[in-house]
Amino acid sequence: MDGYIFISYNRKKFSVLDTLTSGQCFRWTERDGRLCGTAFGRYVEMEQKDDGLTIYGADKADYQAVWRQYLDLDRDYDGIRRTVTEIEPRLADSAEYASGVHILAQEPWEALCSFVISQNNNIPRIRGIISRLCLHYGETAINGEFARDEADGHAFPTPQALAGVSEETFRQFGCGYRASYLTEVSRRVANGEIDFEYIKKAPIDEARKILRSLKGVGPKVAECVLLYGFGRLECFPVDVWIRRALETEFSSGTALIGSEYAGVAQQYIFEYIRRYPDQFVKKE
DNA sequence: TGCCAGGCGACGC
DNA sequence: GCGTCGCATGGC
Repeated sequence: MDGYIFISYNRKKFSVLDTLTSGQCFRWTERDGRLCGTAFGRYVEMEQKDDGLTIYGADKADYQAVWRQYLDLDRDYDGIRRTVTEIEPRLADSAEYASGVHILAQEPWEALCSFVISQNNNIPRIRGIISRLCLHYGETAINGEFARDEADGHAFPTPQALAGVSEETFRQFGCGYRASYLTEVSRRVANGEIDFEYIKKAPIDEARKILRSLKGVGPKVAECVLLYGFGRLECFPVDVWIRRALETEFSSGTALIGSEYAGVAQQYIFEYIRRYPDQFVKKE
């Protein structure tokens, strides 16, 4: 792959590995110390060392236009951790454990589609389904020919591409009962009925309402789409893992929910409880 | 082998 | 409005 850009920084905390292998995205794989994958239709490989980050397959313009925002490198996560830990001191261990994780600024459509697939599903299987859909319906990515995995070399399929896929075909790709959700979601996004530009600017409850008007999008998926696809850091997705944490560690309630960076705190808790599930066992 | 997974819609009350 | 149930599939 020709060309790379090196971003020098002294952010000791940010971890490209922890961020791209966290539960918020499904298309990155670590190979030989590099994070390999495709976002915004571009295949790249990222490699982090002490003095900075190298992105193979990108130049300076790509970095400014795409990767800087995608990795959310301009935000003060140290400050956010101070804020959320002050609101909720019991967050300290999680925030420390996952301090390398940023909230990705993913494409809204990819986030919507991915989290519709994610419901009542496990991460390895979600990755498999998304991989197959990308391979069959995604355009070849920029630098896609260099991808080590064939599906990685494809962009996420457009709404228009998936709007042409039948429910039966979605089932054949392993989507299960989510197949009918995907046909509706694809159709309503492709025909412009669901307008991401409008959602982007809408008040948060209006945005929630629009997303939840889609069959297959409930409270949890809507929060994920808003958090990971629209940068609404106050959104707080509650899945079975977070539910577990709320019933144990935070059983007396937490002021995090509804606060400005609740979604970031949620991500810290999610990573921590999945690593140390035994620390979140309900006591009788 | 069952249990479970980044939940949701339908239904009954 | 709230609790329950069925749901497709495969990772573990």
